[in-house]
Amino acid sequence: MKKEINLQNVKGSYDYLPKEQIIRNYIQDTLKSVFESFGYKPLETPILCYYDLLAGKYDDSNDLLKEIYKLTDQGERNLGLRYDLTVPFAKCIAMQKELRLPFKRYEIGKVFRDGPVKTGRDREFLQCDVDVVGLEGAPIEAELINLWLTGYKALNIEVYIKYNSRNLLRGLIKEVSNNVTENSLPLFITVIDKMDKITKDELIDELIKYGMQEKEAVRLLDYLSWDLTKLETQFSNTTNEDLKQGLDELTKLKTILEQLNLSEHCIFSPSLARGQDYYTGNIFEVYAKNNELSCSLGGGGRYDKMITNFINNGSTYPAVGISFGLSTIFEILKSRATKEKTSLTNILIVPLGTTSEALKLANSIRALNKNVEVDLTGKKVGKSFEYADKEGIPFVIILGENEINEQKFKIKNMITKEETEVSFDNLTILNTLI
RNA sequence: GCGAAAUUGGUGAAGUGGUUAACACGCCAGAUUGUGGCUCUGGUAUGCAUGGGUUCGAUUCCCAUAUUUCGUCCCA
Repeated sequence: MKKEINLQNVKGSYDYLPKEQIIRNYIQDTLKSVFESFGYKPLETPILCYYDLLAGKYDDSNDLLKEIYKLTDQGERNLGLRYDLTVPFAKCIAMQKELRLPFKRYEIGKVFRDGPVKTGRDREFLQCDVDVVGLEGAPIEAELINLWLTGYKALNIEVYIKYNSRNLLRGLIKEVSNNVTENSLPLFITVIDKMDKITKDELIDELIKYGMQEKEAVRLLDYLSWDLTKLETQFSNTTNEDLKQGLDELTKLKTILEQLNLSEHCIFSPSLARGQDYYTGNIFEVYAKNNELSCSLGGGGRYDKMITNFINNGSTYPAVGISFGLSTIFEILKSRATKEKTSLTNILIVPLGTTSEALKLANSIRALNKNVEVDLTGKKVGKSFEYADKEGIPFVIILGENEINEQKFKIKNMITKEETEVSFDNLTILNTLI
């Protein structure tokens, strides 16, 4: 009995065919080499985790819990698929008792969320995180911003970075209003995070909804339009601890960015909030220059308490990290590379009754670090050229009896149509051609 | 999750309550069996998301389900 199988991808998951996957691999390879040039080490953590580990950080009411994929194995263990790279990272740090801090790692891997699917939000997707544990202060933050800029530059994407401090936001909110509690602070920050999406009046309405008075809301919005110097002048002698710390950490970051000549790519943006409430200090977001899409390409920030609380062994684990939005990068690169055919294969060998010789020749040429494919279809030569043309393979070798007898063959350049004679005992000449 | 719209071949799509589902691209094959991108010829959906229902008859009407897109909520 044959079962009818419904040929379908799970909602929010996709097949990436070679044409797309070549671009995706290129992005990852490029970023990896940038990360490694900064001394960041690769780390891979399991996708499959104990459910309690994934859920441990949150109370039962948290919406995120609903998005964790739950599984059971044959031993009836309660498992789940990771929904981010940070939790497995924190777990890994906690398990390595001997680990020397600071620890710098990058990880590119799939994560899973059982949530609503929409553009830019899939059930299964790649995350690319770069984090440092064990370093406080602005220098490491500046280094990560530098790494961000270098990474995007390597991909030929022009970006700028917005930065702000969570402490500054907290401080300003407390400054304008006395009825704000530690519990209601995140609510206001969430509202501020919407600043670019909704109108000023709607913003004020929402702030009032959460308990702020109208004039307080107006004053807050005014502060959020100031630049750093003006804020510093205004609050130079403040006793508001959050405000003081926020201004301090921002000034230090700004100074070092200037020293590194990065300030032209970075802009202080007091309304930047970021949705997540685990951030504790400076926060950053990347945007594409001269690009109409307003969504950010990636985000990051300092989260000093997260790993500390997670591990909870008495030590403190200050941490700062950034992430690259691989799907947005992919969209940008895909829209550029429309016409160019990109084949990873350099040479196609077409055997005419010389299969084993062709396969051996392919190996010899591969030893020169070329990508070689042998056409084993047995079709007419014309078809093989058609194939090379459609795939964008730049060179073709026809290998028949004559070539074997004379111990030399012709290699044809598909673009210039030029044919070059190469003898079997002098294959290195190919290096000058390709 | 909630709301709306959509769903015809590999792709873009036209179309109709009733014998052969238009067109285009792609793909496959051929145009004197060792040379491609052009051109020409032929072949490419017993089938119109899936499951029910209405009907003499449905791809075309109705219901349910799935998926997709957009909006909204949420977003560590």
